[in-house]
Amino acid sequence: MCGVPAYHHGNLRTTLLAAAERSLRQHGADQLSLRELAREAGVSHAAPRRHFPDRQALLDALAEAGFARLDAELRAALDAAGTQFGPRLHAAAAAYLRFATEDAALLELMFTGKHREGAERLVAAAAAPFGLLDSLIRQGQAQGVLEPGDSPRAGIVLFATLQGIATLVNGNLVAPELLDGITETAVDQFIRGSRRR
Amino acid sequence: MCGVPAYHHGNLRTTLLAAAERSLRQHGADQLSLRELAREAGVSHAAPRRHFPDRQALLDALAEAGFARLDAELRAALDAAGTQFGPRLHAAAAAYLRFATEDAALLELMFTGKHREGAERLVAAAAAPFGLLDSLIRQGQAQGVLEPGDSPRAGIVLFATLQGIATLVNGNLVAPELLDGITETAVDQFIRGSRRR
DNA sequence: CAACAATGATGTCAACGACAACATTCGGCT
DNA sequence: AGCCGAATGTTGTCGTTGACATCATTGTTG
Repeated sequence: MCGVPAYHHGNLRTTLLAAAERSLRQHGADQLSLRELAREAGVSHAAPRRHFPDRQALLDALAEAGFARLDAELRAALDAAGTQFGPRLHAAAAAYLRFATEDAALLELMFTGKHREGAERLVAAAAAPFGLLDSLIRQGQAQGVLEPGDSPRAGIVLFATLQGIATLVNGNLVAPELLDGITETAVDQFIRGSRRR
Repeated sequence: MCGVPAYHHGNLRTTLLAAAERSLRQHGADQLSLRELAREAGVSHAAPRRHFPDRQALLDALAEAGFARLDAELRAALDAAGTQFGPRLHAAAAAYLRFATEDAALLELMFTGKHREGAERLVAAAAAPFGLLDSLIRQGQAQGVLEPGDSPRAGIVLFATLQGIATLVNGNLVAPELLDGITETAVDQFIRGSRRR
């Protein structure tokens, strides 16, 4: 544990990802520079290459980690929201929008679809949060709050709404103070529009 | 009209914008290179600088032109949709999503909010299409189809939904074949959820 | 302990955005 | 008509970046 030279960094990949996540949040994806990250980590400009063959690979890894974190945050929100469908849906929506507005650039990376890597890992990572939403909708149908039937389409519309709200707030087209109110309106409208008749 | 040297290009700014719009559509904003555009236009690498002080200025100009085009397309769709609120709303939504999915990168430029230029010109350009949506909603209220009252909030939610659908389709998270159906579902759900009770 | 894989360092290259200095053309004014 | 300044285009340069090739060090495994 001498803090001096250490040719091998130990866990450079993790360090780079953490620094990249921070830089992403502060300055956006465009400004993210592999060389800058290397400087911050105290390694040479080519060292990151061992862990991320090119810039896109780093961005893909960030997106993948983002999906994992999103999934965790959604699960935590749902766990804390009890068992009734309504409160659970509101909690999930609020948690999603908190994530989406606090990590706007990361969200863009996750959904802009400029990915590569055969989409394999990323699709798998994205499946987790999507499954969460889907099972939530099924629960609403099972509890008789939602019209049974076209679950996928309605669920997609709801998710699109949340995603769009995030885009609007992140783009300063909607004042952040309005975020919570609009989110509630959106969820209520969704429930009303899909309510069992 | 000799087609040879011509030190002055004549309307380089327009030429650059057109080339940029095409390149944007084909390769995305990240790949857009001022020098490449200059080569295509047959001018030196520094010539674009006279018209766009830096890269961001070009992107802002593209976004501004995008808002103008979006406004025109929405107006055209509305003009062709008759006078009833329902069909008009469906037509506007379809037109918006056609624009948003055919010019995904442009849409991102328009709404991502990385702008500069004091937002002055851009906000003005964006006001046109937004005003269109707002007056459409008012018409729905006037015709008794929508609950009067919180027009802004409901309108924002609807717009967010359309925006989100575009993001999902553009990110390959939703198959393009589903676009029309989902759009209809979204509009119908909005009308149902905001219907006068 | 000897290969070998994993990981990091150094050097190089082409492309790009930004900038400065200079050249040419256009337009208005006398 | 002719001059002069503004508008527009060119050439040259600089620093940064991503990508790549080559070499150095360390950790591991048979």
